[in-house]
Amino acid sequence: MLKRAAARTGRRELNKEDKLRRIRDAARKLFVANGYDEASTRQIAVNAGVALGTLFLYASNKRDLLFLVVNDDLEKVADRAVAAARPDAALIENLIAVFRPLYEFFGKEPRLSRLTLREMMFYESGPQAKRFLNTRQRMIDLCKDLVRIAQSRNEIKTSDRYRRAGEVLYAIFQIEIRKWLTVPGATVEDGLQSLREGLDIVITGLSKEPRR
Amino acid sequence: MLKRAAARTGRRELNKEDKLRRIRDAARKLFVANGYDEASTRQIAVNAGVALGTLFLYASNKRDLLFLVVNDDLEKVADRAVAAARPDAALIENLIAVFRPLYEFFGKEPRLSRLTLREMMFYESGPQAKRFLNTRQRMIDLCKDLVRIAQSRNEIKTSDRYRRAGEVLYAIFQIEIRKWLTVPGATVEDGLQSLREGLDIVITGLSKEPRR
DNA sequence: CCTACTTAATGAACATGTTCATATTTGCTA
DNA sequence: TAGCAAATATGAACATGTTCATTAAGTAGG
Repeated sequence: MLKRAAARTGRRELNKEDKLRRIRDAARKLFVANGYDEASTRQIAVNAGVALGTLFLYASNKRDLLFLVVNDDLEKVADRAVAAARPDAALIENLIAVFRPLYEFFGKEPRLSRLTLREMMFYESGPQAKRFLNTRQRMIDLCKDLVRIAQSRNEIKTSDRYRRAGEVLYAIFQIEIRKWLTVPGATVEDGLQSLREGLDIVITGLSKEPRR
Repeated sequence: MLKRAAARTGRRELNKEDKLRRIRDAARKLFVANGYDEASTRQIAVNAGVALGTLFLYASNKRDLLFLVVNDDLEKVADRAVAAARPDAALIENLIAVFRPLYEFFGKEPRLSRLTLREMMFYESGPQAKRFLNTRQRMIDLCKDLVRIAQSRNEIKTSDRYRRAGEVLYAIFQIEIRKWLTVPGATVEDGLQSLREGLDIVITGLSKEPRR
């Protein structure tokens, strides 16, 4: 009985929530301070005040521990990205406005960001993977929506390919932000300028005559 | 004296070449048979007939060992890609012909390919990294050349942006092949079809009116 | 409060990547 | 050929991610 209530207020559940919070905080602190490889799971466990084995009850492995930390931030950043879209703005301006929060976020900890971007490349298993993939899909869908909005404003060609167009635009972003993070001193504005050029090519197209 | 000659024919150099070959063969065999994580450096050392520590005289770390194996293949594949370009073919057909060898190569060992693609994302240090980056740059340059050829044939707009256009086309390939490798049963033709759609959007463009 | 049962936590043990002091081999000179 | 110096090879030792048999804590019924 009272299983529902116990699931939220029982001592067991409270302890679990508290431990998860402590683990996440300790992991974030050490990942940011020392980088991913240099932050050992033992250090994280000590800082969180739990035993080593306990970490792996809350994250299936170290990579999952990284996404336990990053997912929270990433979801907030995606919220800001969605909020940055303006129905009346030009497609290219909307795209830049939407991607800007992501550049700002990943620019804060370039070393950790590089690792995160690498690990998320083929990240499919583990409890945190689902959350991450959801967030990414939200961003791709946002791109598709921006294309559709521009279509409905008659700014760009109407076709049933807005889905793929959104994916293509997001692909440019993925490659551009990786390129940006490998150049040491590059600012957010540098990155966005380069992104703009890439997106612009997709919007303008290469061929001389539009096909439709 | 005779340093030059010794560098190719001396017993020392011959032994080194032989060991490198044995290490590379053993690593390839075990990576393909067991996958990257499951192939231990100890196994590789035993199969190559060298001591564990010797491995790390020939590769600075396990990742470098992977690229020691992959770089050879990748350079051959890049050769085939360059050879596949036809000056008289349409841009899109040239791109597909050029990327086809890469799809065939990565499709052979999907599990290992996924790992390779992940590791190469931010791969900058280590002796093998330079070789790999050269090969990638060759592919990007090839894309730029294809764009320039199409420009000179008056197929597409002339502008000084062919450099960036080549990068954008290659970006589509990078994302598409990753997507392809995450779908279990997808054939090479499936992948190339999806790639064609993506590239086609870049060539056609989204906007209604060409800017120039 | 006690007892039986379920769930969570622990850390020693294991496997693996990497390093480094030591030993071995090779090339050269006398 | 003997001896020396430089290059190369070795594997025990270390650090770290992960597992799992054992211990502790929490929950519910009597």
